[in-house]
Amino acid sequence: MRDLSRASGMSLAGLYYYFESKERLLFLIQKHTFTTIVQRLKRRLDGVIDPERQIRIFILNHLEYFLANPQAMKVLSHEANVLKNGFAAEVAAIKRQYYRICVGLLDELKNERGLDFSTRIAVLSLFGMMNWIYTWHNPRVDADAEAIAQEMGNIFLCGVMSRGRGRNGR
Amino acid sequence: MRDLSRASGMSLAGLYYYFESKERLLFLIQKHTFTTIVQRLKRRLDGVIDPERQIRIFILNHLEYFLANPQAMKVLSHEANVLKNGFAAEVAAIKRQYYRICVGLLDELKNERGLDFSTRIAVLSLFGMMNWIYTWHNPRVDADAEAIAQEMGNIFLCGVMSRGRGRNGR
DNA sequence: CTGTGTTCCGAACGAACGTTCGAATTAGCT
DNA sequence: AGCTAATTCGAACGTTCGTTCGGAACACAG
Repeated sequence: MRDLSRASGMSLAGLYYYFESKERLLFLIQKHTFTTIVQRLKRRLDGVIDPERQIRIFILNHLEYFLANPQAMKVLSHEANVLKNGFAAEVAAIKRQYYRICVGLLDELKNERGLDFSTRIAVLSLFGMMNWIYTWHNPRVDADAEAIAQEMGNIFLCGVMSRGRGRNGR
Repeated sequence: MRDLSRASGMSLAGLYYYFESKERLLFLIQKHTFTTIVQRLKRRLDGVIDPERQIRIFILNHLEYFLANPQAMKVLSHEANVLKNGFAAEVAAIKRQYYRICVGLLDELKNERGLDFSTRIAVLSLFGMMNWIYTWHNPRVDADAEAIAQEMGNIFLCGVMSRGRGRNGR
């Protein structure tokens, strides 16, 4: 809170005039962030029908937000499960919604192309690939969100689409 | 430190008889963990020549350790970059060695099969998939390390091996 | 037993933390 | 101008944290 006070130019006590507690402030930040990501995703998915394209949009949307707000995402990843009771439940609901969207897209892809893999593990692997980026991305060395989304999309989608029903690569 | 004191049954002051500071204790834990993982990996890779099999061993080795020590890996992931100066450098060196091994395996695979993708992004994506597991794995719901390594290995390897030089899935 | 070195701990220190309170300042209205 | 409500802050509160210190308790040599 003292850091926020210094960075915002408002006194420590002043912060408490606007936010009743540190926990509620973190809650508001988390809620705003995840709501924004889901909103943008829905807008971008609107009208797209090909599941593969939809998943590529999902990845791009996710990475663009992460790389546009790196410090924020670092905090959110770091402070993911410290909220208690009501706060935790409300944020978990939004995250769950986001997770379900991704599961839906992958299930569509599975049905459309007769693929065979664990949706749960595929989705959580994808989240891992994307979320881990906050630990390594260096804007002076690494490509931008679009290029990385392309590359990760290639690895993930080709990986998942090689898993047809019946004999497969191992 | 008070939590560790309670959990270990030794007094708070007693802990400081064995560990000069909290930071050095964390350093020892990190060093021990990463050294162990690298050691086991090297032993398991010994004699294996097929790059694909080597990468599958890499994944299995990583996930087995993560799922066998979930709380420890949670702490290590969470507290990854809090060490200062000398401590940070020594741990970073071990991590770098581990990272380089993975890069080496992927480059072998690339050469052997004439593939075309960014090794850096592939490796970091793989680490993301594997490391993120500490946020979601539930032993009462999810499969064991071997099954998950199989599944992640399928996604990652098929994904990476579909990226031959020339035309490709997008 | 005495002496010596190792192992352990109760009690405290100073710093940092989240939070509160009363008062000072400002803004808007009549 | 004067009054009210909204805004801001310095200074402190109680707690928790990492760490230290002096001395117990113990082990074992002579």
